Amino acid sequence: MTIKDIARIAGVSIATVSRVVNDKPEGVGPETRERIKRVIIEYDYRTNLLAKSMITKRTRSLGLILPDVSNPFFSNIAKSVELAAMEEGYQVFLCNTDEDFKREQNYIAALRDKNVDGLVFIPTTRQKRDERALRFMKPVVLVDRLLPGDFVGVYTDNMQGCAAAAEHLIQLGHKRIAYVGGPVNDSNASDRLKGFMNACAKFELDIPEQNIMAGSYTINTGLDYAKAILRLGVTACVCANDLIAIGLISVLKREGRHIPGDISVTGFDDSALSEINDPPLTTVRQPQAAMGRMAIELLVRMIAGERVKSRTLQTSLIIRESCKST
Amino acid sequence: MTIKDIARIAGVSIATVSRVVNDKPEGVGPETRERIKRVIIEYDYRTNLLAKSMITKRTRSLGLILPDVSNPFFSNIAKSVELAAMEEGYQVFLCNTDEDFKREQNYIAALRDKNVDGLVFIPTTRQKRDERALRFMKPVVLVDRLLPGDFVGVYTDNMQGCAAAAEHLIQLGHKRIAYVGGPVNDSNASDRLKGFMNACAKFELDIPEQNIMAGSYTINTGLDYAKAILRLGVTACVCANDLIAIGLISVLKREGRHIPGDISVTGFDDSALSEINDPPLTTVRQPQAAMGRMAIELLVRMIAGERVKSRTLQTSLIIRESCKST
DNA sequence: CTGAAAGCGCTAACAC
DNA sequence: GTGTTAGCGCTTTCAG
Repeated sequence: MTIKDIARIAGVSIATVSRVVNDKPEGVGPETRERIKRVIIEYDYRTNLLAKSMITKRTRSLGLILPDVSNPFFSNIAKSVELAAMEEGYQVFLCNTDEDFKREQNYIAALRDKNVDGLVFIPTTRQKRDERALRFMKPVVLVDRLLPGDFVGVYTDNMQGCAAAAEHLIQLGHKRIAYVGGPVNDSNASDRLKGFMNACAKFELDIPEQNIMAGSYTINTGLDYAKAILRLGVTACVCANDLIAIGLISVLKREGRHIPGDISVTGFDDSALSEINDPPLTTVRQPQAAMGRMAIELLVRMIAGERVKSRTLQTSLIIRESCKST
Repeated sequence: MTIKDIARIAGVSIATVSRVVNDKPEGVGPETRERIKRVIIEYDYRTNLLAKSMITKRTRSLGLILPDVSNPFFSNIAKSVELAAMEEGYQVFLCNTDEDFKREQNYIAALRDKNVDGLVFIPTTRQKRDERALRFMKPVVLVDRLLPGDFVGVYTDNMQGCAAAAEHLIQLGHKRIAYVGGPVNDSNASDRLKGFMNACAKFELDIPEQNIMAGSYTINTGLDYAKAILRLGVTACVCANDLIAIGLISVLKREGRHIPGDISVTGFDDSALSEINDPPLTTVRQPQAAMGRMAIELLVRMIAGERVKSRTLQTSLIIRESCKST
């Protein structure tokens, strides 16, 4: 069933069929319109989007590039991106980079070839990047992670978030606090560390250098640094995300420590895990659903030709049961 | 840059350019081929996939419909589906149904309109279904959940898996065992229940009816039934998935019970959560990555016109620390 | 070995 | 209000 068939059956020209298919208000008499509509329904005609896109230069497809959908933080974003996109009439291509720059570049090229109308992009963290591949890309909205250059993005206030966690601990009376952070070359990691240090400085707390650790945003990082935390003899630890906190806590418990009795721990993200954890994790909430929705909102407006500015969403401290006063 | 431009610049016809772009071995002299290749690279020509697809009737796009990417079980599948698809040269459209039949039907239509070459489909669980929407769909591979009719799918042996969990508990000496299951109209849920009952029957264990509970595959179900489990006074509980087990355990612990000291609990899935849990969860592992990979393997073969048969993958009992002998 | 030309299904001027 | 027509960029016969 093509537009031609419908035209023939309805006894009109393809132009007229096109007009009613695309709901153009003028150019078709109400009677003809009804007749064509009936034929379309009867023969279950669906317009060929490939042909249409070829002319309109728009596909109503978007790309979503992220490190790993099986990471709960990103999967929450993915879910809301997809939902918001659907509500705007877009379908989204999912691309997992696995933090591999090469794969990321391949995806950018592949999405360009697919003629996507825009891209929601959570780049891999990497020292030396090269944004040339994005040059020919349609509108791009970054999420969560910065990129050098003037990109539009949706970020959260990492510094303030981590500062809030640290202040919470300090106000609970903690003086010896450790920090387990993310990758050294990740802007979010350094913002969070900065937030932590700022809060400590504000309360004139001196944090020895060896209390600051850098790893990756994984459970393993938490596992790995647990022994070091124990050796340090701190009473509290700020973690750069929930995964790290959860890994850390699990080893601490196994070593006979009580959380928060012996050591208080904070996370970051407020992923599904933090509520389930034992004890439920006090953490800094990033509004993941809002981030995804906002990314699509900005992207859709960019596609429409509007100029938009980046957004920084606020974090909020979620107090559960992993911290207590000294 | 179109094929026309390249042809003009290289001083050949578009047919010849097409031949080298598509690596057709014959029909172009080695010299001409080289010259054209150079022009293609110099001008960074990329063929327009829309135009190409229009003729070839293939888009190298696939659909992936699932209930919820933010559920770790599905996100693991999504990740491996996407990876395997990429390796085969396909991009995949992500669609979350949220267990909503209406949305699912809309997605099927949308994907058809997008001319996807195939679909990986995890249907919503629902009493009355209507598979008409799939009639015009290209090859479909079901994953995890059955559908009436002769569909190709990748499943796991739910019955055997749950039986293994029950047997494990029985061999540990448990006699009073409860079961918290999934939705009543879900075939996996009923298979798991069947496996549980079979194992009990095999060891001539009589399970009173009130020990069998049905809910959904969520943490809340675990939370909700915890009190009932306590009232029952059982020494062990088999849960239809990890989420249920985790919810259950969290309430049990809060009520002062020791796991596995007072009550042993098993899960199902072996999602990332089960390892993190306190105590680490003894669970039935579903090979999620293998399921995704297999789905794409079957789908790609179907697209190539091959006839393929459904697969049932084996589960395996992962013994951790949530069960102990009476 | 290479080119001309038809046509995929549709939109968008432009006629009438 | 409706039809004709020229493409969109490409693959694919079919000639030469």
